[in-house]
Amino acid sequence: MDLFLSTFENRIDKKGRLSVPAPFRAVLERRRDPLYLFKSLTEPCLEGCGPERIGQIVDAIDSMDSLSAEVATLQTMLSSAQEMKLDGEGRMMLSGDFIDFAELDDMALFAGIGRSFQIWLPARYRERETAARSRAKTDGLPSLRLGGAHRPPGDTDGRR
Amino acid sequence: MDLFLSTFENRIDKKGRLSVPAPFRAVLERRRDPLYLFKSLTEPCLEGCGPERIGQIVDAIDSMDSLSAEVATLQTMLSSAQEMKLDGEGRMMLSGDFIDFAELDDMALFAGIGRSFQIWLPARYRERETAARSRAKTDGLPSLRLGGAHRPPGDTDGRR
DNA sequence: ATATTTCCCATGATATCCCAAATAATCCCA
DNA sequence: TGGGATTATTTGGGATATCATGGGAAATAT
Repeated sequence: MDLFLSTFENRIDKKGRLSVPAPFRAVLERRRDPLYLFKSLTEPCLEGCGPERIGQIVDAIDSMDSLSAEVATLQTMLSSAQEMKLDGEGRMMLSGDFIDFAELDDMALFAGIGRSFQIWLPARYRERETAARSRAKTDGLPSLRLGGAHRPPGDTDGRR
Repeated sequence: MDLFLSTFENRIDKKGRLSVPAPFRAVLERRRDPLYLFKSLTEPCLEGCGPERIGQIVDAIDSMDSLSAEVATLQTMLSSAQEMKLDGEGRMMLSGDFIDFAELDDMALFAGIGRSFQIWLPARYRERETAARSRAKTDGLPSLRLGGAHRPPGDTDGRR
């Protein structure tokens, strides 16, 4: 199972090009998948994924009441989605729309989250990360029901 | 069942390389597992584990409400996670981010905790250890319930 | 024609590979 | 049981490859 993990910070050059981190490219290339980007529904960032994820969204829409508000929401994801073509060095060109939406300037932070990744303004991502970490400290870790005897890593026991 | 046990202290050379203790490597190799490291959510240390734990987090995210704070927390874990590639001698390269987070300088202490292990600044780890031990003396032991038929040898008393 | 995008090659930084030295653990025989 | 020899492990450094980035030229579109 190859996943998008870790974070990378790359420069957006003055031509508007941005290198996709080599490890992310490797995941896509191994599957011979093109890369899709779309605007996040919930946060000021871009989402990146392969075609199977897009397919899941399409399928979800098909199985829902086509008049519902949720469908309309999911459809905006699809309508903002773009298949990105990479140059020989693995760079993509971000549209002005994408740059504006994520409020990017000259640096972009890629954050891998498993089956997909996000692209953030670095400063904004770090804010969010510190927030999540302090929340984890006070509220404790999410209780993942990890199968069997397994426990979430880092769960050194909340009782004290 | 082979586990990560015991502690080891290794040097971080000036290139940022760090040998994974041979016994830990043996555990992973026996399972043909790659090694993943990520920043602990609750403590200033790094966590090391195999892919099954990463997979559990990914699956948990997919099954949760993507707007919840818990998902954000789990995403933070994945975004800090890295698959570590080891060189021929069993060393990994620690990113600057990892080194900063755990406040490591030239030595790293590996502490095996069963299914995973942690990497600490040695001085800080020892602090924690003595603190934990003295807490055990004053507050008493946490209730250990060892699963199934197993019982700790000599555990015949009625401490509760 | 002018702006934008795509292709191609160059460069510096950094990670990876490969071999060798130093250190620590283990073995084996007296 | 001791202690030297042998092997495993960690550490170091140079050579090589990979990657992000920059810029010019060719191609495409406006």
